[in-house]
Parts: sequence; C-alpha cells; structure tokens
Amino acid sequence: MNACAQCTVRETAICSSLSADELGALNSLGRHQMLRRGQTMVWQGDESLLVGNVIEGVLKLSSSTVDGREQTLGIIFPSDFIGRPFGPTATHSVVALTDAQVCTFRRSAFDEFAQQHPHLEHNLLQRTLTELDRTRQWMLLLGRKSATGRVASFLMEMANRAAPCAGAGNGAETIGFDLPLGRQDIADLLGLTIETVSRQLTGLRDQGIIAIPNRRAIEVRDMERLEGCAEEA
Amino acid sequence: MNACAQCTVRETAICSSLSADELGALNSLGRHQMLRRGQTMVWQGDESLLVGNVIEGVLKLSSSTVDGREQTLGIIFPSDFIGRPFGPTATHSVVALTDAQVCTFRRSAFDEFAQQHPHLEHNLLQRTLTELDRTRQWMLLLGRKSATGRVASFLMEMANRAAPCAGAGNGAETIGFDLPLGRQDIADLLGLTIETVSRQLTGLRDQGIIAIPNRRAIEVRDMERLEGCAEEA
DNA sequence: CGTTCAATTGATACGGATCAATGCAAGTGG
DNA sequence: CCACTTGCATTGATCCGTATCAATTGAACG
Repeated sequence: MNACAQCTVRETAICSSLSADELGALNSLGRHQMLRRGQTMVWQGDESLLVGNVIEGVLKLSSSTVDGREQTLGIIFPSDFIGRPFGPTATHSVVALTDAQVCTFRRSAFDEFAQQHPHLEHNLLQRTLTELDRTRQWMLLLGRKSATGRVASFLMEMANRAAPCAGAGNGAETIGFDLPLGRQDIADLLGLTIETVSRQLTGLRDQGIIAIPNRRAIEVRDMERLEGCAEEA
Repeated sequence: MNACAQCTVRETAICSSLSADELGALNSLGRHQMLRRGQTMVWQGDESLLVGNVIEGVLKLSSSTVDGREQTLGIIFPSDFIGRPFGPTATHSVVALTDAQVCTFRRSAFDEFAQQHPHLEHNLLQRTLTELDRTRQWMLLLGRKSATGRVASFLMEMANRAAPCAGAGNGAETIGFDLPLGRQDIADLLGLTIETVSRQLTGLRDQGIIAIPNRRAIEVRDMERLEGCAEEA
C-alpha cells in the first residue's frame, strides 16, 4: 500500500515531479510524523539529518542571535519543502506553529534518491529559486519599510498564502483568514516588538482597512488602501 | 578555440561540474561582456533574458521600493552565478559596483542546456541553497541587529569574501582589504543611511578596532572585538 | 469566580533618520 | 601651477518612530 496515493499534497509538493513507480520508491524511504504546536523539528546548528514535506499545518523557520533575540526567516505551508539537503548542518530551526503533519526522509537517503532523479532535483531547484526570491523580498521589507508597511505587507502575504476561510458571505470583497501565528510570532517575523505589531493592527482597524473579529482572525475590508500602506516608507 | 580554457573561474563557477566536451557546448552558447562601474546589467521587473557567471569584478543585486528607496539584496563576487533561470521575469536588478567581466547566456538557451545536464543543475541547486542560507543570515541582521552590529558584520563578511590585499607587512594579525562599495552602497546593503554608516565606522576607528587608511580601504586591527560588536543587539 | 496567558494600551527613552553644514580629494580649465 | 568645480565622506543638531517598561484589559478554562 502506498501512503502517497491519498496524500493531500501529492500534486503540489516536490512529489509531483515523480512517476507512480518513483513515488513508490521515495515513499519507502519516508515516514509520517505528527508535530504538536510549539514542537521543534530541527534545531539550528544541529547536524542536518532530516528533510521533508509539509502535509498539513504551518511551521516557521527561525534563527536566534547569540543574545537570544529571535528572527523568523520564513513561514512554511503545506506542500512546502523543509530542511537543508546536500549539506552537513541545519542552518536554521524549524518549529511548528500549529499542530502539523510532515513526511520526513533521512537526509542521506533523500540526497541519494534526488541525485538519481533529475526531475526531482529540477523541481527542488525551482522551489529554492522561488524561495530565494521571496526571502529577498522580505529583506527589502526588513531593511526599508516602516512598521505599518511591514504589518500591511504581512497581511497581504497571508491573505495570498493562507487558505482563505469563508468571509461574511455577502457581496463585499472582504477577504478573511485565520492567522496561524500569535502576535509574538508576527513580531519575530517582521523584526518588530509585540507591542508595535499590536498598535499597527489596531491602527489599521481604526482606519477601517481591516477588521479583527477575534485575536486569531483578520478580515481585509479595503485591499487597495492596505496595498497603499504596504508600500509606505 | 575554447575561451573557457583560460578562464580564471573555470574551476569555481558552475562550469566546474562539466566535462571538457560539455563545456565546449556551453561555451558556444555564451558570450563575454564587459560592464562599466555603475552599469546596470539586469533591470528589476524586466523580462528575464540573461543569466551568467561573474568572471571579474564585483556586482550588487538590488531592489527598490515604489517610493524609490533602495535595498541591496546581495553582493556578487567572481565565480558567482547571476540571474533568474527557469522564470519569466527578473525579480531584482544587477548593477556593477566595479568594472566587471561576465560570461552571459540567453536564458532560454541556458535553461534548455541545464535540463540536459543534471550535474550542472545539481551544482546550481547547491549554490542556490547556499545563497538562500546566506540571504537568511542577512535577514537576521536586518531584523535584529543594531547599526554597530550591522557594520561590524558587514566588515567581517567582506574580510572573508573580498580578496585580501597585503597588510602592513609586519607580524601584526591585521587584515586589510579594499571596499568595492561606496558608503551609499554599504548603507543600502545594511538598511541604514550613509550618515549612520559613516558614524559607525569612525566609532570603530576611534575604539582602535579598525583603521581607515583611505575611504576605500579598511584594516581590521582587532578581529575579536569586531566579532563582539557584530553580535550586538 | 478566580486563574492564567495573550493582547492591548499608556508613558517614556533612545537609536537612527533627517536636515544642514563642512571637509577632503580628484579632476578641469585657465 | 593654482583657482574652481564636483562628488563623496564626515560631522553636528534636531526630530521622529519604535523599543522599552509598566499597567490594564480580555478571553479561555478549571
């Protein structure tokens, strides 16, 4: 029996570049793993032993300075690839933001398999290039944008990447979604403090650009003005 | 005749993953190009038409916000790869910081060639993964470090990556190098202003950690204390 | 109803941006 | 060879945005 057959990310993860036979071979190398919210899957600086795909849930990639301040380097959604293949050490930590399900491989086994399957490597290269572009976009944000700009950009990214949950239902072009991160996580991602994030959110709310039904949910009420904020100096 | 035979980066650029025959084939697709200091090779947002290798000189990768503020996303040294293969648009600009010599390929031709040579793609994947790690390290810097920490980190990175030029010569463990960037470029890279960069440099000088023989050169006099500064909040 | 934990709100301090002036070296033309 | 220009870099004074410190509110849960 092949666990991949009913996998929800079968067509969107790197696996999509494999034939049924190849998939079977890869499947025999991997195993499923559940992660609880808050659980760390990979530790920064550890030997790189695992790589894998996210099947369900949201994780973060993060790194800490010597004095303990944390910076989140990226958010990882279902069908994204995790880990550092072809290298001895994990350069960053991976932590589950929600309960999550991942499909993991021993790095050495994955590396070997990948080298024998150029299509897989090509897919991985494409993903890595895209991720590099995305990361550089965040660099621009961290280097040059104001707190408002950062929060607005973040909300737009989430509106695009997080699975939208049904809005108010009427004809309005409202976009609603749940935040998989708490305020502290957002602050770590944007290079701000929790207080500043909070103030910016209430600021956007008071301007009527967004609504905050509850602490985990966001509704974008005026996407155009939000875009305007996202470009702020 | 094969221009690659006497190429100075033959063994360190992506070309190192190719046999002599393959190299000949790739060579027939490429052409050499000279760039003057300040010249832009790729424009952010343009159709991605070119990729290539840096043979000589230093370039920067940069992106601008809508209101014109610029952020440098990376520095590109000889044997580094330039451009965005496998994608229709260039997401960032590439500008020469010094006079430079690059070896360019039409993207479509390169893409096709790469897909037929898994070794080359593997090498490119490795490079991209390394570059992604490096970029994320800069994210940590931009998000969480003070001005002093940023400048110190920058100097350390340059001390490692730029070709060292002979120090004072005596037994001191002084490390000297030339900056390929002006103050404005440094500011753009670190997400600071030119004034702040200047103040931090003179600060480090006044503490005796570095010396500034002239505006383009730096001598690190106390690497340990510089490391200390680099970790500053 | 009290406990707990996260988020919000308020008051203040500080770091870096901004605005403005000066300094310094490399051309340029008389 | 020397005045003049030009383009960076440095230095100074002030302002503003975000961090920091501290208190309050609000929701989830026993």
